[in-house]
Amino acid sequence: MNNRFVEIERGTDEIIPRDDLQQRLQTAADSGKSLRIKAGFDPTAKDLHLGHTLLLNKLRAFQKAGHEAIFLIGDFTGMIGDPTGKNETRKPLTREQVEENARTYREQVFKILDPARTTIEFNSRWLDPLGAEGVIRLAAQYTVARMLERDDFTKRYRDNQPIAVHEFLYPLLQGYDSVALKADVELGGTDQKFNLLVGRHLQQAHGQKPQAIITLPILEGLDGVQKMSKSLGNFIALNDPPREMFGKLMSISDSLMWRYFELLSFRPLSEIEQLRRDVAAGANPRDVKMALGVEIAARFHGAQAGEQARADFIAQFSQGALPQDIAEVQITAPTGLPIAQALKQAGLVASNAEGNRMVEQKAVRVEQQKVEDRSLVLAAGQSYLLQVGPRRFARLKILAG
RNA sequence: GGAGGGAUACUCAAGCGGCCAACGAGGGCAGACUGUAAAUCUGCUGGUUAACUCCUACGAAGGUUCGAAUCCUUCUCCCUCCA
Repeated sequence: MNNRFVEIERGTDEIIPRDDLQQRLQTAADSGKSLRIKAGFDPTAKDLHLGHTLLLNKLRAFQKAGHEAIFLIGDFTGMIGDPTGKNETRKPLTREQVEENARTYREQVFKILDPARTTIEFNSRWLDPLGAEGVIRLAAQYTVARMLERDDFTKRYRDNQPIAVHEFLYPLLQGYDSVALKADVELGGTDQKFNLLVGRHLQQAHGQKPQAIITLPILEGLDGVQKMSKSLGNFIALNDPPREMFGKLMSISDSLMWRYFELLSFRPLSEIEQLRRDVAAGANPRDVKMALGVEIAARFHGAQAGEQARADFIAQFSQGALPQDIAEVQITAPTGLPIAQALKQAGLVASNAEGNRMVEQKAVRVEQQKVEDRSLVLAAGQSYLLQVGPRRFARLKILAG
């Protein structure tokens, strides 16, 4: 039991109230009844990424202890747009977008969760029937002053940023989810703390025992500064191919690497400490980073793919080999193509102007030879290996007719 | 409802009749150096054209002018104060 709590506590930011959770786990173990662990996800993007896995891994830890995970897709609240952590109102999603995204979530969560102990829920199931009357009743259970206590509301109010009234509804509806699900525990990022607490309040107001809440750190994206998110483009998706996962991990900074070890790795903490000592003693951080890359790539694609990703990476970037998966593009151009247009046709640059810029910056290679002259014309009837910068490759076949 | 302030490229932010495809910073991309790290230095960061050129862009629509991001009118949105 104690061990189990240690496992649940690892990597968490806060557990509120801690005693209560321990108590519940104990009671559950004694009685053989499982707890209902809720974590909500906004279907704002198509793909789940490593940032989501902190929550998923924690759900998994509860499952291992015999509890029931509720993977809640906020299809209703997604249409409101959660303002948490944003400095501006988020655009609401259409129902079609929400459904599309929810579908891909469903496909991806079981890379981590145990299907036998998972319930997937959509909050439109109880929020749709709630109706205006129900919403008003709900809104009566919370005050404006307390609502304004939420960090981002406080801040935006102070900075004269707009706060739309409907944004107040978000925490209420999310809290109501806990009521509808009779959640025992809710997990969320640290930026969700306020919303999670509202859930406790509302459960109490509805005569339920308030859920325990667990907040988990927010994973920084590849830039090491901002929260990992699809819209910022600083993410590693669960769907990314192993080579891409590995490459992205190799591009993070050394300091971020330790953060990732801490939050993403399943290695024992003692082992991570040892790696730190090794690096402090002169080991190349790059090699440690590779170990992380292998671990993560292997987690989602299998051990072999993880090792292969490392081998490919070394071949390509340490030994200058070409990548294996160069895209091939065919185009018909009887008179041949100026280099900039060729790059554009091959999908390596967004416009001819950018292609020319790349040539000027000596970033372009044809058949591995650096292009010095933007007036270069690629003749028809041949196939060319094109490269822009260190990682953009394509093979372009120019047909004469 | 009244009074005032504001809206500029991915973001912040200058510009206030021509020298503006628009200073500067951040971000991004590329080059050098490296370990696809950090730091540093350099360049680029609307589109079209082989090029000259042309086109689109300063919240929206009109107008004044040889000429507007800059002036005028109307509209939309945001903020502040008063009610």
